[in-house]
Amino acid sequence: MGASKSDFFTEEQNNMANVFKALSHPARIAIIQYLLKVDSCICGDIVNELPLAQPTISQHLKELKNANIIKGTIEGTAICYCLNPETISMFENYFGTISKELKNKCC
Amino acid sequence: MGASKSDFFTEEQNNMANVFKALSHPARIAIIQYLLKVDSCICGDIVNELPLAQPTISQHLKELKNANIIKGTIEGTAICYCLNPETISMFENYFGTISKELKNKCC
DNA sequence: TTATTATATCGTAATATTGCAATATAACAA
DNA sequence: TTGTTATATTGCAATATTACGATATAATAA
Repeated sequence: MGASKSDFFTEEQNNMANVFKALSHPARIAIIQYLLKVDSCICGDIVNELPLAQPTISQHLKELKNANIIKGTIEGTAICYCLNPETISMFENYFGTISKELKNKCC
Repeated sequence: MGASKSDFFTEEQNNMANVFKALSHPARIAIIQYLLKVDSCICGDIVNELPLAQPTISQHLKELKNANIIKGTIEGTAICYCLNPETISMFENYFGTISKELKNKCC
């Protein structure tokens, strides 16, 4: 058989895996870096910035949005995307908590 | 065509995407949680803990090890695995840095 | 030596992801 | 209305991941 036995794992484990999956592609990391670089929010400038076609960028943005890593605000014809500070904080907390629990527990 | 145009992205972008890819499966999240739960280090107990066959667990451990998320120490016949605090700290820093840069930049 | 225990690798089927051309949708302008 | 601009969706080919049986490897014990 193959791929994914997510029924056997907890909802939390599946959720965390899905959020990390949204970060597991260089194009999506590049989109995050670009959203950080430009002070204000962006829409289809990303298409001009990255070496990928418009439908591909749109798909990557959708995955980042589904994972709550970015937010999209409608501005006339365009959609203004930006990073979601809450999700970034969630990640920081996740690893901060693990870090604290980890003291003196490594072999 | 399909899948992955990693040549067009920076080494850093590809590296970060690869490390997150190692976290993008519920079994690997479960392994991390288990390594956190048991105070001392573990080896093939993970096979008894998770609903996956031994070769599958071995493969997941390999991916976590390649991403430097866990370390393996040979102990006789067994191999003792544990989380790598340095990589966990790296993650904490990564999101901490983004968090700081993010102030007042969201739409 | 052979047997046992623990883990890794190979091969392959099932499934998921990626990228894009073509097309659709939505908001606005003329 | 038609045209333009911006973004999303569909369909599909190329590729990557996942899971596991079978098998290999490595360390130790008898």
